[in-house]
Amino acid sequence: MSPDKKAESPGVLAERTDLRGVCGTLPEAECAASPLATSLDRSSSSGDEELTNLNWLHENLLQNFTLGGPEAQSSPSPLFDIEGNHGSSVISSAASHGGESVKSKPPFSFSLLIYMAIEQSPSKSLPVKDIYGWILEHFPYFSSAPTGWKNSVRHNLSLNKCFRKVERSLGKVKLCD
DNA sequence: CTGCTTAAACACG
DNA sequence: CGTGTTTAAGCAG
Repeated sequence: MSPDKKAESPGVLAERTDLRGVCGTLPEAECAASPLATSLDRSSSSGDEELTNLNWLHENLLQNFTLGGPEAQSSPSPLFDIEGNHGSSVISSAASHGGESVKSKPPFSFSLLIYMAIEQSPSKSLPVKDIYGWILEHFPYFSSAPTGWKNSVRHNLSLNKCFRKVERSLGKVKLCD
């Protein structure tokens, strides 16, 4: 019946363009999809490790909140100082900025939230449970989520192939390399 | 159109 | 029950 199944989407469904460079097909095998290879210094001598998949997205966004000012930092790994709270720095600043209480939804999207949590992790890998914790620990907004944010988080984890899941049994989420 | 959010169904351990 | 995956639909840019 209807072997002519072109696309489920009516009109123009041009296949999933996917993200602009998100490989994530196989854990191994580098995605050398870039024919130009550009001039990315893969040396990593300086420490700049992040530079892949959503990085562009996160890096840019994070940058906005990492150093709210044009002031540049020399630290290769600026990172915020979460942990402990009091120094939540940017995160709380951005989240609790303005004047509204610390109850508003964070300006970050779930994808970003997850990314930060993992990135902020000690070893760059957290179990999904910890991810919830990180978010919960930083955003009281979720402390009593209406129920659904959890699902949304999981959803993002699965959607984004950048969150490589490692470790069987207890899913430990790690970022793509 | 693209991306984010929510809600929910559904296989799995 | 929690995790993971997948649909689906609505909404903002």
